[in-house]
Amino acid sequence: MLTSARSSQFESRRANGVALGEARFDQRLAKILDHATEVFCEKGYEGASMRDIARSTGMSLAGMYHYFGTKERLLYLIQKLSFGKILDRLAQRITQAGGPEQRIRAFIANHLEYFLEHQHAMKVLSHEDDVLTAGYGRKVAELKRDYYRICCNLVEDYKKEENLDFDSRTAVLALFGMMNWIYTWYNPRLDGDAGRLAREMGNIFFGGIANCTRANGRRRRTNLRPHRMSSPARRRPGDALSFL
Amino acid sequence: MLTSARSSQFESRRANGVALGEARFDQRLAKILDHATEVFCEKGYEGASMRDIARSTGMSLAGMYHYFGTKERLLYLIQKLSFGKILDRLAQRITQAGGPEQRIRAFIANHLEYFLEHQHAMKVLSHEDDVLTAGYGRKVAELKRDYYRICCNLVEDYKKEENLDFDSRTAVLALFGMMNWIYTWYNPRLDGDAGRLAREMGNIFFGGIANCTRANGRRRRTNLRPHRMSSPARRRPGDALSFL
DNA sequence: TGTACGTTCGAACGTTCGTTCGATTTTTAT
DNA sequence: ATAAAAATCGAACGAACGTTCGAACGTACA
Repeated sequence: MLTSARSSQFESRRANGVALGEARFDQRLAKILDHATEVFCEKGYEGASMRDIARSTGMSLAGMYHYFGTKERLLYLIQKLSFGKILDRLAQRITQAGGPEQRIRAFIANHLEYFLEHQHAMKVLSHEDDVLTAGYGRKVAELKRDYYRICCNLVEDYKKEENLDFDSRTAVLALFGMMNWIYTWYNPRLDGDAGRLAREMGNIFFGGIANCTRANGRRRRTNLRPHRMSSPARRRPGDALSFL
Repeated sequence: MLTSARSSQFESRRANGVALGEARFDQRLAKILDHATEVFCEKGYEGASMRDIARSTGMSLAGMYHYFGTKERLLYLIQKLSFGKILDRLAQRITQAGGPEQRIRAFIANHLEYFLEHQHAMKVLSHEDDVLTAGYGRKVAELKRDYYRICCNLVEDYKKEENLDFDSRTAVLALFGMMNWIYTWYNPRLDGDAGRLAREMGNIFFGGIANCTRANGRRRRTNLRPHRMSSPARRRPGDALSFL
């Protein structure tokens, strides 16, 4: 069972093998991964058959299996590779950003850029979140937790610097929701590019957490409640210190 | 083909039939829908087999088919019923809310309450969004578009009243992202109840769009570098009480 | 040229899938 | 009580599933 499928670049490196054969193997595997990503994206993991993928790649069914072994491992390789690339790009990008706010904005921009550049892969990553079992599932879950932690730490830094007080968990998860849900609605004609969306979502995020000072708790925004006749100060139930 | 599966309450009403038989039919169908919802939630639509659902209901495979006809129609009935209930509850709730902001907050609260009360159904609704084909898919898509439009209109009202200027589409879709992504992370122990999440997400949403005045465009938030430690930290219970 | 190995594929394996059929049992109406 | 209708189920259908096998092919190095 599974006589081949070495998948050198992703799992283990052959003892002292000639790099030429390896490169070719990796290249072909990458091509299969691309086609499989598209098929998984369109039909879902369970809904896609290995024959669909074989047809898409132009290879034979059995020929493909030489490269990855099982369907589940195929999905694992796609998810691991995609997430790896995101994390790599993030590492580059985040170091060259200025303060805490800029680092969070860099995180958002990186996420959305990669998301829109690799929509198929990211839909597979988001949508087929819980199909991997046992070892594979655990490895991908670790990557995701790391990614979440990075964002949480950035937010914690920002909180300290700005002296804000809010629940990081809810804020970060809300941010991830905004960003990841995009695959259900993005339309380049209506929604612009990743930069614009990153700016908008960043604005919502920073605006949303801006009014929670450490000492005061959340406050009503102070600005321009238009001229409307002075109704009695509307306090929001449960919210401290809401005025005008 | 499909000799039975009348599904009276959902599709059409029998000519003058005695309501007794109908009630029983609907009741049994509802029970099947419940079990199917749970199985679809756990294994996904394509990953779940009709035999899984039969086992869950305790009925025989063929006996079940009497009630819904096909697997696809089973999913359709689940989605239509769930969405119908959300819309009904929303209609009640939204009328008894005060101004535009309160109506949007009511929308958010209604969504999250229903979401957390019926997590399985809502995951199926969110996750199996594009598996229905042709007629079924169109009908559910219409419901979703209506729902989206309602929210958009509420936001437009709010924009006018507050004299704000921002892109409703992006804001509303970001809001839906925050709310719908919840099924991937919600943990009642860490995240509190629907009311708290609705308050938090509402705050993020309103804070996020608050600084866009019609005349000025977005501007950097002007406010309040906090007067720190003017008073001992006053934290509302349930608000900002979990870390990372 | 020989040989060892990586690669490819047609064909098939056993299993599970959604669905249907015919018969039987249960409920309803007369 | 009896006929009609609804509900239920065991068994099976053909199709599609993921995977494997063994033979053929290509290529690299002795």
